[in-house]
Order: sequence, then C-alpha cells, then structure tokens
Amino acid sequence: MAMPWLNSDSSSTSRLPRSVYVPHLRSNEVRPSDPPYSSTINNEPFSGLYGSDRGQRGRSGFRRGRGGRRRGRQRHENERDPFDVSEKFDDLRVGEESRGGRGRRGSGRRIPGRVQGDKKRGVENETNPFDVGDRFDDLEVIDESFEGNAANTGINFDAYEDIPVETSGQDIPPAVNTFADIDLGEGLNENIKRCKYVKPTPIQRHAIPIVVAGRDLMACAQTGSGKTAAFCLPVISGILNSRLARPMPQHGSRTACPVALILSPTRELSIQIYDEAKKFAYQTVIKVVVSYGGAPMCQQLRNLERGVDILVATPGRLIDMIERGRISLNMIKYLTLDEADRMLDMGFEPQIRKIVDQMGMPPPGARQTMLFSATFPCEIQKLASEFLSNYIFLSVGRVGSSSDLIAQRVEFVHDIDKRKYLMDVLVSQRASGAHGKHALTLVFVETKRGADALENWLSRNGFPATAIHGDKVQMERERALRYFKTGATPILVATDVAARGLDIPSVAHVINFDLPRDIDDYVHRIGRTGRAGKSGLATAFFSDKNLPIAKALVELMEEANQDVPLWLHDYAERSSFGSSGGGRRNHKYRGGNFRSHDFHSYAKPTDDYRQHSIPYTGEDSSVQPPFVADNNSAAFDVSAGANFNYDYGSIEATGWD
DNA sequence: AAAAAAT
Repeated sequence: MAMPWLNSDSSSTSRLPRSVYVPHLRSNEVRPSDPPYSSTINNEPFSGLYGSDRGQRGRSGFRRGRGGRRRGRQRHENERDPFDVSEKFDDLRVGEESRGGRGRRGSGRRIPGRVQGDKKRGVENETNPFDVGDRFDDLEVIDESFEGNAANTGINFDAYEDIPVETSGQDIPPAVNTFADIDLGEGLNENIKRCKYVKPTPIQRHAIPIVVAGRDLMACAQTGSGKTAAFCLPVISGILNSRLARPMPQHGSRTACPVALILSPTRELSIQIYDEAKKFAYQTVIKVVVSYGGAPMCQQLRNLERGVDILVATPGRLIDMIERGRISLNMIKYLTLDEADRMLDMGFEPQIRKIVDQMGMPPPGARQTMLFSATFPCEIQKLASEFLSNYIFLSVGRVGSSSDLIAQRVEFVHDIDKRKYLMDVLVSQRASGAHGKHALTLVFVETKRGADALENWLSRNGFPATAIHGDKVQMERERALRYFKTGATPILVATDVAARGLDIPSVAHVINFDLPRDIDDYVHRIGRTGRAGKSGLATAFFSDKNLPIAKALVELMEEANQDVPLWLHDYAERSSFGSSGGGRRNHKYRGGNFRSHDFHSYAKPTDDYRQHSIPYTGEDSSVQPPFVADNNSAAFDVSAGANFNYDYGSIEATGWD
C-alpha cells in the first residue's frame, strides 16, 4: 500500500539534493566484500552463528550479520555509523530497527527531546518512525529547492478533481474535504502533519468518514492512493476515542488481545503496513505489532507481551500464534483485509475463514470489518460480503499511480527470445540514460525458478539484479527488496510475491517478462510503477502461451486509453471463441461486468509513444521501431542494444529456463 | 497452472 505523500524513507530521497543521496556509492563503499548481485545465503559471513535452522535465522540474526559485515566486525548493535547514508534510506531497516530491542534506543537518541520527553505510558522506548524526515527537516535548503506542496508529497492533486467515485449502501456518511473536517484527535493531526500530508486523497475523503461512523466497508482504490492511511487513521482514532486501548499492561497474561487486526497476503506487505501504522500511532498510547512467518517467533512474541492494540499479520503465523495461545481475537473490534480479493482467493480463503470464523473473533456486526483492494472480482465480492454487515461499497477512480500515468506497451516476443529482448531493453535504458540513477526496473516472471535463473543470467551479463520469491529465506527476500529500493541493485526480478501493495517509489519500468494468467495480477504488477504522481512505463512480453489473457489485456488497455497493437487484437479475437474460451480462471470475467464498479474506464487519454505493430521475432531487431517513453522518461531505442556483446552462450550452456 | 502463507 503506497503512501506517496508520506515522508517515508524512500520517497524522502526525492527531496534531497543529489549530492546528499548517493546510495550506489555508499552501499558499494561500505560493503566492499558484498557482491551486490548475489543473494545466496552463503555470503552471509556470520550465518553460522545462528544455527543450522534457517527458519531461526531471521531478522535479528540478519541485522547482526549485516552490521558486522558493514563495519568489519561483529555484534555491535548499539553502534551505528552516523554517516551511513545508505541505511537512512533503507525502508525495511526502519522496521527491523524498531523490532529489535537494542537498536531502537540508539535510533531514538537521534531525536533528543522528543522521545525522551514523553512520559506517556508505553511511549518511553518508542522509535521515531519519522526518523529520516525529521533529520532533514532541519535543512531548510531542501524545502526551498522544491516548489509547492505537490512536489513534496508527490501527489498530483489536480488529478483528483475529476475522480469518479461510486458508493452504494445505506446511510452513507458524506465525504470530507480536509482532515480538519473529521476530528481525528490531536495526536493524529500532529502525525498527519509529520507525514507532510495536508490534504486527504479521494479514498481517504470517502473512506475515513465511513470507518469513523463505525460502518463496514468494501473499498476499491488503486494502490498508491492512500489506502493504508484510509483504514489506519480512523482505526487508531476510534481506539483512542472509545478507550479501547489496553486498560492495563498485561502483566501475568501471556495472551495478547489486540483490538484491531490487519491481514495482508505477503510478509513484506505486512512489514510495510506496520511501518506506516507506526507513523500514524507515533506518540499515542496505541501499540502496533507485526507478526509474520519466516522470522524467529521469539522477538515477535516479546513485542506482543509488551502490549498490542493493532496487530499486522500474515495469516499463517497468526494462526500459529493463536493456536499456541499467545494471541486471542476475542477483543477484536476492527478487522481489515488488505488486498482483500487476494486474501479471499482460493489459496488464502480457508485460512481467512478459519481466522474469522473459528478462532474467537467477534462476528460481523460485533466487529467492524474493512476490505480494501485495487481489484475486486465479482465472485470475490460475493464471497467477501459474508464477512461484512450492512456494508458500504466504495470505489474510487485511479489516481496518480494508475493506468493513465502508466504507458502500457505489449511486445510479441517468443519465449526463446525473451532474454535477448530484455537485454536489448536494459542496454537501451542504460545507454540513453533514460532511467536516472534512482530509476528502478522491476521484472516479473512466472516461476520462482525462473526468477533465480533470470537474476543469475542478468548478473552474469553485467546487470545488477537481485531476485525475490517465496523460496528464498525471509532474510534474502528482505535484503533483495532493500538493495532494490536503495538502488544498490536497480533491477529486481520477482514473482507475484512482489506484485501487490509494495510501495517502491522509484520504479520507472515494470517489465512483464512473463505475463500473468490473471489480468488482475497484471493490474497489480504494473501498479508498482507510475506511483506518487510520476509517470511510469510497463512493458509486457507477450508470447504464444499468453493467448488466454489476450482478451482481458486488450480490454484493460482500451479502458486505459492505451494503444493496442493490431496483432494483439487478433489474439484477443482468437481467445474469445473456441472451447478454450479464456481458460478456467476466466470464469469470473465471463458474463462480464465484474468491473461493473468500473474505475478503469476513467483514465485520461495518454499520449506520445508509438506502438509496435510488428511482432518481435528475435531474428532481426531492426524490425523493431524505436519506442519512445512518455513524458518523464527519455527515449529508449531498443535497436541500440543490437551491438551489445552479451553472453548468449549461457542460454544454452546452463539450461536455465 | 503459479504463487503466497506456519514449522
């Protein structure tokens, strides 16, 4: 879930003079022995310290290992290099820090008078989640170097004027125009200010009054439009107002009883939501805790024992902890499912059903339930309504991060030619400087194995890439994401684990090396770029086997006023009749109108890039016309890569595929 | 058919 206006670690980099933020230099400098392209666990110098059980070598172990490597010695958690710029922009590190008992105090010291001066219960040891922002607020020159609020927040508020909003349900509370219109309370107002956020986004304008009014909600809004705040702010406010906050520290009891639960489908997304929620809850009595798999349970349990009001979690670890009696859902008053359609999809639905129906959670009506996603297929909506009571449906058009700001391009590329074509694209980007040093390229592939293979191949051919997928240990996943975010490895190869919710502000180009089978996955994937009001580019490699998605893809692109290549129209027609008719997943689109609450069709016309109508065969790259990226990017010339001498041989030699 | 999510 993106919070582009937030002064989150990464987005704040855009506010800095370039001379200040040089992640490449810093990270290379401070980690000389650390090959940036490698993500094998064997490169952890101290991995042996944490036992042979990989599952036990989680966050805290990783931190120690990293710290030791960075400074060339081990286990000095309290020591931090004040000049280590790369760390300041490390989004995940903030979360790690605040979850690690010892590191947090060191971090808190950087803001004298704020943390220490606060005597409120439960706030004494609080890490300042606004760490980076507060540090640089002192540098007046930075603020002066940007014009207007839009530049600071990264949100194009003008784009909000025409946003279509659709609501249905009984007694819908009216939207508000400012945060002042809803009294969220002094503490929250202060935190909203700290977030540099002055004006609510449309989803917030509509959703916050609904949640404040105590109503259940099913909300569709593009990621990047502020959904996290839309559910966090009213929940925090509600807990504070109704004195639902823990009346006593839970001495004696080892069972944590959160009043709010936020579930998300991936660990990294839970971490991100946790980091955002911490900002909104800063210096209030509200305690936020995150728990997810792949990391040692002990630290998470310790955090729970210190008290929890809002729990952010992935389903598996949550169920585990409930069954161990460490968490009780009896006190839940607020339940939020982020990426709700995914959470209720085949793979997750049994777990969610178990959590909601069989683990002591109050029933609909006795709790407040909020479902959020950018996509909400009709079938899933039907299923989702079982979890809701007298709910309001809310759909807000796409803003900032949506398809009207993302130039979508589809190339026909045979599977065998994909690597060569990808290399051409990357070489062209590099040659033309189209993607500045902060610009990142996110490459989606179909399988975990394919992700490893492509990462390996790119690295061998001189492109700094890491990969993230579910077969990597959690430490590697978070490291890959961190290296990507900081620009240490500006290419990330990913499976769908990274498709949803992750807010990585500088992604300039999303490449669907393999197209997903589900058009909704495509929507979420390309939504990783074009965020925060910036334009983005999404390139898809379409091959024979993508026939089943052709029709939905054409429809989506047309709704977004994208130019559709003629050959793709042909594929779409072919896929629309015949017995295969779109494959089994497409049942939910059949009979149409799962987009009855349609926000795609409101995209504004876009502009100035030329579409390809000639399928790329890999035989002769000169048949490819050069393509021109949209306004914010310089031109790429694909054919410019034709002379680049890369390692074709490894394609056959290694048998990667 | 793949991916994700507990150990």
